[in-house]
Amino acid sequence: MFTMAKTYDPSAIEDKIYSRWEENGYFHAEVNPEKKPYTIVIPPPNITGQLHMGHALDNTLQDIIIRFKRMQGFEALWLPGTDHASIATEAKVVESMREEGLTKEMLGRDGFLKRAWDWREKYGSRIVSQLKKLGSSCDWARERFTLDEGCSEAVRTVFVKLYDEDLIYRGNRMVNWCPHCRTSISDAEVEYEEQDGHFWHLLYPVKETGEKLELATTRPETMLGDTAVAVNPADPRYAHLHGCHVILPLLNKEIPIVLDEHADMEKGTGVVKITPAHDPNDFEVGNRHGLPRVRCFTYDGHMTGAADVAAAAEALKKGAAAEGEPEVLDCGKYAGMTTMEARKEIVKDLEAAGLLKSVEPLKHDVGTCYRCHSTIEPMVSKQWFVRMLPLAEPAIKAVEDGVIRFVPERFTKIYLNWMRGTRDWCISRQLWWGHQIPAWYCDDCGHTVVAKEATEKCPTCGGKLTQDPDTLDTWFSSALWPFSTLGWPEKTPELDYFYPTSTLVTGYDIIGFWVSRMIFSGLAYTGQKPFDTVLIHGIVRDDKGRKMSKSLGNGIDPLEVIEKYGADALRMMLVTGNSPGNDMRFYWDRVEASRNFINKVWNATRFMMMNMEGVKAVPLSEAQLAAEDKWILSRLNTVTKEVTDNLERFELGISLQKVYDFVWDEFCDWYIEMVKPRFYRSEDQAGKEAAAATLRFVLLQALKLLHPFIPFATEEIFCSLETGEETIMRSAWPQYDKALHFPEEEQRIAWAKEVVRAVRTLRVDMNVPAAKKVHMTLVSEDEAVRGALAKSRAFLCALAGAESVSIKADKAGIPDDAVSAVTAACSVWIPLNELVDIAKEIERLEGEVKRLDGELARSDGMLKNEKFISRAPQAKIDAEKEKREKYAKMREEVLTRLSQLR
RNA sequence: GGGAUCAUAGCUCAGCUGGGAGAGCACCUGCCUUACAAGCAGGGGGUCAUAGGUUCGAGCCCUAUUGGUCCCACCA
Repeated sequence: MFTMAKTYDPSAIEDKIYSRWEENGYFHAEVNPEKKPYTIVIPPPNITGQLHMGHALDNTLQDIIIRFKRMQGFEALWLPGTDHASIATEAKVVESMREEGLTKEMLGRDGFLKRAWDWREKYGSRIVSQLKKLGSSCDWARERFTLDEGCSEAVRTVFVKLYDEDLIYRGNRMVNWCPHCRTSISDAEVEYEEQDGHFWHLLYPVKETGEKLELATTRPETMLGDTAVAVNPADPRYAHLHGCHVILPLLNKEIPIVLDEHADMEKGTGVVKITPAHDPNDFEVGNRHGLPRVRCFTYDGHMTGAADVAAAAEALKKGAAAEGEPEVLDCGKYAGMTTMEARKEIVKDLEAAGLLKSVEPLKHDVGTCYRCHSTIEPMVSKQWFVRMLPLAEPAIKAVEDGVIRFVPERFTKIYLNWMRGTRDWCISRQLWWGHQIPAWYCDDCGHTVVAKEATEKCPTCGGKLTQDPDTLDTWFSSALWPFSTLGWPEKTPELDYFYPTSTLVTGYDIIGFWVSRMIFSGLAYTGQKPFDTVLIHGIVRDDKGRKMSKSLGNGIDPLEVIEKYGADALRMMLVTGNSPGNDMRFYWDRVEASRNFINKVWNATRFMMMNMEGVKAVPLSEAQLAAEDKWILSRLNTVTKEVTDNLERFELGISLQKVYDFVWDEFCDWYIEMVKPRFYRSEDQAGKEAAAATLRFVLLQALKLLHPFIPFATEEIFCSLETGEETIMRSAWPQYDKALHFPEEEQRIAWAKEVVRAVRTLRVDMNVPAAKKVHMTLVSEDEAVRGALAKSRAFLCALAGAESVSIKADKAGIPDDAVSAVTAACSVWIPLNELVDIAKEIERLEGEVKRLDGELARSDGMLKNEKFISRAPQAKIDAEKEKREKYAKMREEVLTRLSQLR
């Protein structure tokens, strides 16, 4: 007995289907020389993360592509995993410890790491289970983690290799320091935000002449670290001061006036204070002039004091390389203040000394930490760097030469700009959660050993070696992800077969962080590109176009959407109307529309199942196909080709749109309606068999075309159709088939459709009740047209609401007062007296007159009101007059029509 | 300062190599027609930002302008 619910209910089905897929190993890919590989590596979500709309979009796109390729017969691997996310995770763990009153220092490194791993055990799988909810067909048997043994091995291998090739170095250089996270971060991790600030104009007395040099700064607290002021050598205003000195206020310290191009004559007074330890430009100036570096900030955002001076001296004694190490200042009365407190005090003291000329408000961009948004403090600090120039070159060339392709193409330029402008990459982080840097320093002689495994003693002096406490930037390991996950540096069969990967899918926001680093890493370490194509997508915004964010509280939880409408509806919403690289907005309306479509497919299936009962199943090839059967098959054939082409070009939105239109418009609204008379009002068994066979074939093919987009519903339906195959996701992708190309039938049905549309419009125009049957006559001189229409008679009647259709070569015998419509193929005639139930129409029109009389009365009431005329805005008055005219005219027309009918 | 991108129906957006202006939602009218009211049928609504140019032909290509968004760099 046939049973199918009236509406599709995803909640009851999705989890069950997913489990079955997973248990049957349908997601699994193996090295298989019989097939061509197709590989996608997942952008590993952070273990701290919860599934958000960005993930949902990113992973839906990947899943669509990998399911498509799998059905096309590729050995399709979607390799999943997670990222240890050094800063983010460490912050979370520290936070959870604080609730227990614990700090990192109290637990020590090992204790802390144990807690971090515990945390990962507890939460790391959360995001994975959420990805499963979405339907992601990842090969979970191959799931990886950036901190697992294999990835760590890859990291150490790369580090040592780069060090040996002098592409990694350690040195005292200017870095971006986050005082909150207490670590250095890379240039890419700095986000600039416009903030309100001030320009303080300070006066520095010149020692030799006694005059006061005016200069401006946005950060007066850095003045304690000034070791020079600079003027432009070509600046005539200061020519007389060449070789002179200024007395640094508050410290009464003599510092030189240096000549440097960095001082811009056009800006301000043309005089710049130079703080080599706390400003990137000044750092460069300091290098050019051999200026001392004086550090006056601590690493946690306070002013340095005696204790810091002592600590620095202690560190130096230990033998660590001192080259470029800044000298530490005892800031005296300012020591221990936060930099902000010190700013206030210093400004106050300068003012008291008469050395503050003026203060002006200023909007300027301030660098902030991309994780915690604290203001970045540029600091000279000893860190590890990757030398980018030699690595960037091949990475630029690979994209320029089209070896790696961006979709859409415009991101090529974004990438190249980033790559060409990139500076050396600061990779060391003052964190514990991550890959500890494989470098050891001799406690006695300071010798550095870089190696994959620890050694006991200093090879130079035999002293004790201590490993660098720092860890590597999270992105250092992510950069290796496309090959570390396949076993590199081992020469595994997987690496050989699945690498280079095929397509990388990610958002434009991490091109610099991640994509570019994978490209240069892949080229440098494996000698091959990491992937062929980079498919870039935008971000999902809220319905007002704002970014979804925690602080705004405007985020939509994908899991909530899945719960309410199903994963398929969410996925579909995320691809419809979206084109690569563009942002999109989230609308519940669109989720609902998607859900409705899925339900439509469900009900088309119900229709078929109901009508196939008792009808002999015959193969399509043996069925006696009617013109409409061939038409829909031919249309399906074309759509199959188009949809496939669009998918190949990553035009997922267009692709889905085409199947959507085909299924809803052509298959459901036309074909199913055309076929109903055969099932309901005919005893023609062969005709029913042909209709059933066509329905089944078209539906199955359409399900396959839809499967990458809405995997759950299509699987559920597919499995209920008893195809002999156990899953749609491993079935073969539909192919264009020349034998199913029927241009003649496409033309014939196009004629018939046009006739139906013309009659329907006519009926509505003439107010014919839907239930009223008419007699219609079709006139065409063309015998072929008449023949075609005659064959379509049954469904023409059904769809046009006709009792009979006569088909003639000329209009002889058609009453003069018949109404007609003209289509491309023929003219359509319907006797006027049949169109209208006159009594009913008169009744309706009388009602219409009454309504219009009411409107006119209302309008007149306003227009005859003197106060309205004199006080209301003219536009309002005009609008009302216009309305009145319109109603009056409509009333005239209705009255005319009424008199005609009477 | 450099670059990218957008401007198409009331709203949100598609429109793929230049050739008949589209979808969803909203709106109006009529229908509970034996798959589906999460539906069916019909309908209104657009100077494709502006001004030039190329072309037989421009929403699409070129130039300029206006307005919006974003990225990068710099800002003592």
